[in-house]
Amino acid sequence: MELADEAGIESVTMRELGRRLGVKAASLYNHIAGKDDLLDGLMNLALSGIDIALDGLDWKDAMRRRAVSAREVFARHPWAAGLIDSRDRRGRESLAYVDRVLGVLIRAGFSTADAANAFLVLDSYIYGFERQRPAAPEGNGTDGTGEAREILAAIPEGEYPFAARVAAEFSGKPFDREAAFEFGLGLILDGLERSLGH
Amino acid sequence: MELADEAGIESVTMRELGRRLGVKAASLYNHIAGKDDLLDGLMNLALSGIDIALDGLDWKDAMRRRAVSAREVFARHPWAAGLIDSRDRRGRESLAYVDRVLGVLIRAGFSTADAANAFLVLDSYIYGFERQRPAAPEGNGTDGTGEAREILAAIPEGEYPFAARVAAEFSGKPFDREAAFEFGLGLILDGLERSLGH
DNA sequence: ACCTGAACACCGTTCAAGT
DNA sequence: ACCTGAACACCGTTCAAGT
Repeated sequence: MELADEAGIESVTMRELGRRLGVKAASLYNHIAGKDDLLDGLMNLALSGIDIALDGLDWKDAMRRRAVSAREVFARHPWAAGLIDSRDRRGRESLAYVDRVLGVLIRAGFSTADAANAFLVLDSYIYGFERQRPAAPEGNGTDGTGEAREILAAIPEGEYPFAARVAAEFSGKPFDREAAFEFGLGLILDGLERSLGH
Repeated sequence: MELADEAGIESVTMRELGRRLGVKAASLYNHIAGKDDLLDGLMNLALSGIDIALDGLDWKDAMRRRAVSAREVFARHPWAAGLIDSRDRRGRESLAYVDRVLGVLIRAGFSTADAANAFLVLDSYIYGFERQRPAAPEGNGTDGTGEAREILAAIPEGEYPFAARVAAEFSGKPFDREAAFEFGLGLILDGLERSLGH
């Protein structure tokens, strides 16, 4: 996890990990089954950081807390979203996660099928939002103005007027990703609430 | 693109592509700058398959058509969603795409900033939904009942009751992914419409 | 019980040498 | 103008041999 956080998930190789641990890559096979096992462990570690102690909360608050908690995990571990939704979700950690979320929704009055739907829609958005990040070359934690300026500079004079307008706007004023996330999350939660009453 | 569709994006290597073309990997460098260039081309090819001839349509219909068109591309090219949102979006094809979408939203009355927000929220969902696919080992195009049965079988007796309930439900009855997609898309579009009137 | 060296079958990329 | 062979610095994984 340290290696992934510091050097990026693409640097998590058996050989590099061995180097960090002062050991040859082949030695790792005494402790894990292979690279897949390693990535599964990494996924579970990230997943366990998402708050699913949601009891006693209104279902909307519970889903909101889960989403915010996921975003905190993504902030610490930028590789987490990609890993979580590219891998099998049949481990115990994944099942526990799925069970808690479905439990909240079903107890709130969603039918089994509707709860599955709501879960899929919510997670599509939560994980999808993270990956919509425009692979910032300056690293994360920026306010996006530098990137907006780059894009603006890359647009040929007079072409793509709407893209240029948006790039110009956010060259001057920072883009608030968290506000955008919560705006979209609110739309979905409100819609789900309306669908709950049929 | 043929190679990616038939053998998966992970099989798209310079060496394998050379093999298919009856040529050594090194020869490819006479035609493209490198693997990055190859993947950019692949992304643009996929992107150009998404319908953005949206003129004359109501903004909601336009966004719906775009979403449906994207899903058709994903059905043909399962690697497309992952490639598109993992790569730089500064090429001409990407800019054209972004410009058309923003144009529809801005002309519909969204402010520059609100249009950027709406775009991000929509694409997070559209691309995110695709990647939420539970890497089906049986290949795609299944109705999910086989997978639901596998998950059900993997759940220890008496544990994860809600997950078990959902898995049981969809062991018998197919899960309609497209319906779920459109349900979520509708929630977001309705929410955006409401936000348009403030 | 754990580590190592060596090997195998892979990667992307460069570059001098060929036609 | 294009292709090739050979090389370099990488991958994941296996396995006999060491301690």
